[in-house]
Amino acid sequence: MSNDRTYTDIIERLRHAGLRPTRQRIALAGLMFTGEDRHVSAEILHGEAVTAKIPVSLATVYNTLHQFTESGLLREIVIDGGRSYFDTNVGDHHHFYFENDGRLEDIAAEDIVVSQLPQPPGKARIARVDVVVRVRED
Amino acid sequence: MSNDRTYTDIIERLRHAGLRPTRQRIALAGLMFTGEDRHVSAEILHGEAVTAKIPVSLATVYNTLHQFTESGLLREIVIDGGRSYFDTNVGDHHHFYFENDGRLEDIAAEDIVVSQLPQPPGKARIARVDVVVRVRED
DNA sequence: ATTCTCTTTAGAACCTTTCTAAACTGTTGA
DNA sequence: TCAACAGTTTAGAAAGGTTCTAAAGAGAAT
Repeated sequence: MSNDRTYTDIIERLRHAGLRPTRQRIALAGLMFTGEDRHVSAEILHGEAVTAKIPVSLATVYNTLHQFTESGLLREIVIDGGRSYFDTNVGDHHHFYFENDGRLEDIAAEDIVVSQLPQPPGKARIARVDVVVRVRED
Repeated sequence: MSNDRTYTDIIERLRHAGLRPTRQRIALAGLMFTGEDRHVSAEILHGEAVTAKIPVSLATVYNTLHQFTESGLLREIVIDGGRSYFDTNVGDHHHFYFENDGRLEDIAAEDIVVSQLPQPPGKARIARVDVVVRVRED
């Protein structure tokens, strides 16, 4: 069945990232990598795990999110307030930020053209260019 | 003397923003609006006030930073971690973010050209476009 | 001066994130 | 298959930044 497929895929993906496929990592990956790109916070993911009857501690959720980020499986986004979001889309893209409700939405890389960039000061190298389009729905 | 000038200017500026020119607001404005554009955190500003022998509570520093932001005297920036920065440059511009030390540096609006933007979803209106150029100095 | 409203303040509370040390579990090799 | 080791998870405490509270203080207007 198709569940075997995803399950095996996830394990393979974790192994490939140099992470032991533990019960918790597999479950959390299963919740996040659903096909649709998502923006999850630690609290949201932990809540989903609890709802799905997967007992995982909040500390493990944080550990996992950071390890996934270091391995390139996730990308951390901090836009506002004291909350971090983790984006399952690690490709080149940007974001709409809805100031009303704090929601994020992806913008495909090709939908924004940054046609000129300044020289980084000193011997600094550009690691990434993040564009956040802040919108309001008043 | 020139101090009278700046002092009067600051009071005028606060009045114009609809804020009572209290001892604390005047002092904090004096520390921030020095001519050079700055990126200050609440903690840094509080530290500078203490050093300058201006007794201000941390709560007042937070209140003031937020009131100034609402009045358009400052602009809040959240890039990383749990710390907010407040930019005395409220004009149209962008930022370099030095991942090594967390420092911010302004990029003039005309040094970055965003020549194409997507349509905001629904009836949302674009409030601002923030570009953060993340650089590393390894 | 008096009064009124806005402002400041210390300290507690809050919230997200990190730390700690002990228990647990994949993995490897015999 | 099983022992042994290193990596992982966990509860709870701690940390770090920000906000709240309620009481005292200070501009502004009369």
